[in-house]
Amino acid sequence: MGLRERKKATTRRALQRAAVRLAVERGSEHVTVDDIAAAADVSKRTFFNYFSSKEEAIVGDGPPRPDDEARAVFVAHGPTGDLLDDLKIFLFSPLADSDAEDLGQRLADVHERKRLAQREPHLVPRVMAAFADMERYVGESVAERLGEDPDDIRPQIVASLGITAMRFSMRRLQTHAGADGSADARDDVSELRALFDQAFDALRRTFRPAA
Amino acid sequence: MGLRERKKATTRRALQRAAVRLAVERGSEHVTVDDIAAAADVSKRTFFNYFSSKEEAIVGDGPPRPDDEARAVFVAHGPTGDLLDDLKIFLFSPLADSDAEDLGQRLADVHERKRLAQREPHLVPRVMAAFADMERYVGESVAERLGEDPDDIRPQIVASLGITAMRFSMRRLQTHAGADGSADARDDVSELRALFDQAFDALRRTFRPAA
DNA sequence: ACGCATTAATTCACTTTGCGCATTTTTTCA
DNA sequence: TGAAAAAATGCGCAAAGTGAATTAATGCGT
Repeated sequence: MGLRERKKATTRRALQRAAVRLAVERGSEHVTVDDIAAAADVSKRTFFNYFSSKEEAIVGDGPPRPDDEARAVFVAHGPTGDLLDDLKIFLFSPLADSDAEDLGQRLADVHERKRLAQREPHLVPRVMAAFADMERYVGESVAERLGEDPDDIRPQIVASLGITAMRFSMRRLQTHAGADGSADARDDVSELRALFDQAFDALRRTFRPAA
Repeated sequence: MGLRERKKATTRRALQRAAVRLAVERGSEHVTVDDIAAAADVSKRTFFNYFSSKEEAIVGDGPPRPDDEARAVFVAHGPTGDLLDDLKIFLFSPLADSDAEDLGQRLADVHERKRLAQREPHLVPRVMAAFADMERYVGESVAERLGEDPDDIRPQIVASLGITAMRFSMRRLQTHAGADGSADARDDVSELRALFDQAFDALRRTFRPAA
């Protein structure tokens, strides 16, 4: 990754973290874009080059998407051939791939945002919207795998079950990370993994694969 | 209902319809709150007494919620005792109850908004957020019925299946109503009913009720 | 029918958002 | 090293959204 892209990513993260930090400190109503930009040492205008709204910076990107490769594997009935198993692997792949440090950061962020959303319920719809978008993406992938139309009901059912498992896991996750993060990131990811397994076990018990 | 409340409802509807109409005509980016307020013959400030943002007026209220009575019946394992059957009745109750004229209006609105959302995809997350809120409500109701915690996975699974059925039905619904609405409102509601039945049939085939 | 209390609507002034545009700075690559 | 490409900035402005004071409309008791 070139210097350019790294700097962009840095700026973006700086803005995002400043946004979240200030929102946690003062409540998001009492944070202006100017404040955020100042805290990240960029101009207000630059802020809007990265985010189209204040809330977007505070709420963040939503669940990480599987990349094209993972999607291709899933669509091709891989890696195991079982729908639920493959779905689980598909959904978890962005976490399985990324390195521990990065992951620690992200889980810490998730945790901070969770507290924020609890304190400011008007943020919740935004978060949900991000999951909904993910659900659409998963639904399309499932449809392709099954050779059905994305508007058919079965892909939608499967996708919504998968997303439900995901939401469940993330909601249950109690991050014990300090602000620094990476220390027990591995613990967190394995805890998340366990919750994920548990959720999919429940799915398997209530789901009857074929008609 | 007193004159006061009726007038409030009228104003609210006027604002909402003006918002949707103008957004359809010009695209929502090219509609200002001043325009909407002017079209509804109220001041801008009054608009913000009814809606906290422009998008809220355009997107609308989301799926109608079952009332407390329907919820009580559902929680008490009524009316049939079968989870899926009762869920279907529970979710459909707001439509089954309301009178034909009102219903016609609302379905016409749904249709107009659907076209709007197709043309302006950035509105979709908002709509989805409304469904997500509904899903939470349903999840709590299911949890109460089953005597489980709302944070447990089973209620969430059931709720997400129900909402998926709902979304599926509404997405598929092809409203053939003219702008006036109420003419074939009954057709529409029965078509929606049929789609709903179809979706729940699919749920029943993929859902295994108990562990 | 009258006046009084409530609640809704309006006006005004103000802060903040969000973005188009021209300019400057930084990064890339030949 | 020196353009070319891309990012950051400063400026200006239309629109969003809000608090506070004022005016109008409605409900209610007598």
